[in-house]
Amino acid sequence: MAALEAPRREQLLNAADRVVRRDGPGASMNAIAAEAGITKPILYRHFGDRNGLFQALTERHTSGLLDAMRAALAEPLERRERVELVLDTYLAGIESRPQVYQLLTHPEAGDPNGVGSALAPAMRQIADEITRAVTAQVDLGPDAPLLSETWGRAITGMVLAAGDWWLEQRPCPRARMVQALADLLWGRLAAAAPLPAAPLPSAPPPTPPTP
Amino acid sequence: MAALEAPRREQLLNAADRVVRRDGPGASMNAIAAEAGITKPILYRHFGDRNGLFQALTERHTSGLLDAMRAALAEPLERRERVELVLDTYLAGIESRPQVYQLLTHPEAGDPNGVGSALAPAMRQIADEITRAVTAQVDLGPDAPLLSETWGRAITGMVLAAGDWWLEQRPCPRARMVQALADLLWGRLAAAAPLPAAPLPSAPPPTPPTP
DNA sequence: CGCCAGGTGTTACCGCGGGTAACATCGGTG
DNA sequence: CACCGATGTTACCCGCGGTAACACCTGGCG
Repeated sequence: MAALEAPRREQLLNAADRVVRRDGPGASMNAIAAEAGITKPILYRHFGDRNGLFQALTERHTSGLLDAMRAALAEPLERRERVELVLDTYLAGIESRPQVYQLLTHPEAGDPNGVGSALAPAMRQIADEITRAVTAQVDLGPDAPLLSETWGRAITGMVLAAGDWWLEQRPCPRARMVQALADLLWGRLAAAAPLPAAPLPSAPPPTPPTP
Repeated sequence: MAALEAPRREQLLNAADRVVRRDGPGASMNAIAAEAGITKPILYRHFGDRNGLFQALTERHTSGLLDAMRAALAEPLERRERVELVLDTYLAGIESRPQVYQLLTHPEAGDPNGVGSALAPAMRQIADEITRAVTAQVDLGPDAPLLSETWGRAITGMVLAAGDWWLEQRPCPRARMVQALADLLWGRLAAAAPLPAAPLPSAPPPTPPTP
């Protein structure tokens, strides 16, 4: 099966990499072929279809982030510190090469499947890693399997959305973001004091009519 | 602007709605036109382009979900109960019409945007609503603005990813899912007892081969 | 030498989807 | 009547993913 050091393949992947860095995940096969100085059929000979190319391109970058996440999850620290390390590892990753991690987190693709297709493959792998770590490290009683799997997905989605927003807006330094997210996971929302109820309507117009 | 009761427009939106319910967010303009018993140019006259149509279609369904979320966020309950109500409201929404809410949560489309474009518009509105509710109801000290905005995004992404997974796999009844997510937000991950460290490698091969 | 095999490359095409131009039709109003 | 606006059509353009068919150049092997 494949992967038996094909230098040409690497060249083509490099070209694809350049184009994706420039045009984002929506880069066209024509553009990639042109960047490589060739024409489409060669790309299709090497990668089968567009999905195959982007999969190869993705796998190239996934391992780095994934290994870092695994290492952080296995670090022998107090739990809170470990969680902060994991969060910081992810944010540092997307911060270092935004365009590349855009490809990992939002492949866009849009293949025809009945339903679902929620998390990108790379994100699914991260979710699995979190699930595994939670299962191995935390005593959650009889519901452990369901809880850890749910939490793996939930935490991944949480840090994904928060990370996207942070990258776009840069509302604070990274360390602060890590604290904010760790605080959320540590139940600070539950523990904080209530504010006196203000009888203000939260939204000016309720909603235009629905016929 | 707009919305000045254009009955024809409503008819077309109804047809589009039917097609999206059947084919999901990838529905083609041709299919929608056919369902409406007409041809493409009419659609384009009414909605400008595909994006315009789907935006109109989205706004139609957004209000329902958003109103429900607002109502849940404003319910006079103990905080934990309110959070559970909000989670349940969202999950009930996506459960009732998966294809429709697929449209709200994953518009996919693939329009040319420079960078970013993390959360779909409907999700962004939900995030704003959560932010507003947290700001109004919880005392978070001097960092309140940053925390509540971060948490709004984070919680939205969390429930989005978890909801997608739940819809796909149906691993448990809805009430259980609500409990699992509320437990996470309530710091159960932080509070649970540790397990004895098992020196097992968490992943068998660092990176599996490419089939 | 001739010949085949395989990797590299090309041009030209198909089907489909978004989007548009140009023309046809009908109902009402001055 | 002429005019106008909404409704509708056919026929087309373009770009994209994907493919067929053909051309070339190397090398090994009889």
